[in-house]
Amino acid sequence: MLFSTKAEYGVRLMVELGRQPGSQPVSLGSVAEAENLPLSYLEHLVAKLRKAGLVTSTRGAHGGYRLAKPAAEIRMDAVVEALEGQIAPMECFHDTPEGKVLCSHESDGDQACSTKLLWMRVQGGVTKALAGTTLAELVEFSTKSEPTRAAVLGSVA
Amino acid sequence: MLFSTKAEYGVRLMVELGRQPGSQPVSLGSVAEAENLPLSYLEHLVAKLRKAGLVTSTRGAHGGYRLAKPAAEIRMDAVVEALEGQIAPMECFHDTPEGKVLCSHESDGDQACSTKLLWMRVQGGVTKALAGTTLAELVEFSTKSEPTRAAVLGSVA
DNA sequence: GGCATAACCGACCGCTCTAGTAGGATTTAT
DNA sequence: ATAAATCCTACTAGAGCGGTCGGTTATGCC
Repeated sequence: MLFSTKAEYGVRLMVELGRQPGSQPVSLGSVAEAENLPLSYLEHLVAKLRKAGLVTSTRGAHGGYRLAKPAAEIRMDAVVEALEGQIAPMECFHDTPEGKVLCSHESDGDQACSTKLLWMRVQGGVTKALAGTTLAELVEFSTKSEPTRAAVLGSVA
Repeated sequence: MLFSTKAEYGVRLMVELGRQPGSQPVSLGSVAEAENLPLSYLEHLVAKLRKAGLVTSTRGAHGGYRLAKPAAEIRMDAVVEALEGQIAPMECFHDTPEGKVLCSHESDGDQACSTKLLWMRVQGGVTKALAGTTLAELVEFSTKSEPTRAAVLGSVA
């Protein structure tokens, strides 16, 4: 499995928030019930989303969570990365602050790492798919009962 | 991490086999030494590659492993899948024998799974990257000391 | 035949991460 | 005051990862 249920649950949570029309907060309890997920586990996940600035919270009675931005401005790479941590295909991959990709095997001897080409392509494919999908798309997709094949292939082709 | 070191080690092993010019088998011991990897762990990995029909073995003295096919005909999706198991972005994804993708959440109620669109795109990106890369490319890439940026983006763009 | 070499096989083991559970503290509308 | 909700920390069972180890079988070479 590429991702764990943390991403699955967290994305469902985000979609649920995106579905709400008004600007009043939604309690985690109602999300948990709607999606049939354990409330106490969702608490951990929503904490990550909040720290990443993707949702805002209001405490106390009638409190809950809201999207921090319009759903159309939330890219799914940010959501998944908040939940799962940095998305790299392999342990030896590290993003440097300057935006370059480092492979830790390259330091021992200066010859190119034989696997780097492959993992670069994989990472490219994944980030392209995630960054090219917005929360708004998922919200709209989930409300239709019969998704079209064109929609699925949309931002990949 | 999307993949574990099983894929990393296994791919390195395959590249090492692909580098050999003749058709005489290479012992695992020499591969382990060349790549600085634990021999006994490589045994487990090469067993998976053999069961997947990607390498052939000859036992006894002067025995070892060879690629079962020319490197240009070995696609990396087969290699990674042999090592890591079926490549699905999420637990609830299952490939049916007919080639369709099932999401186990879709059975409870007939409404579309809110996350399916996203994971479909991710899986598409990954399989495209893996299936679009051959072992021969990695072999050639690893022998050059200075890989070009064009080569990296080659089959993804 | 005997020996070295190497593939093969299964059991085991410490570690980290996952998927939760539990219990409490704090904030706020009514 | 009370109920509803977020927030926070600690804990746990289980699974998978990254090996290690010991032993068995097959084969070339002298």
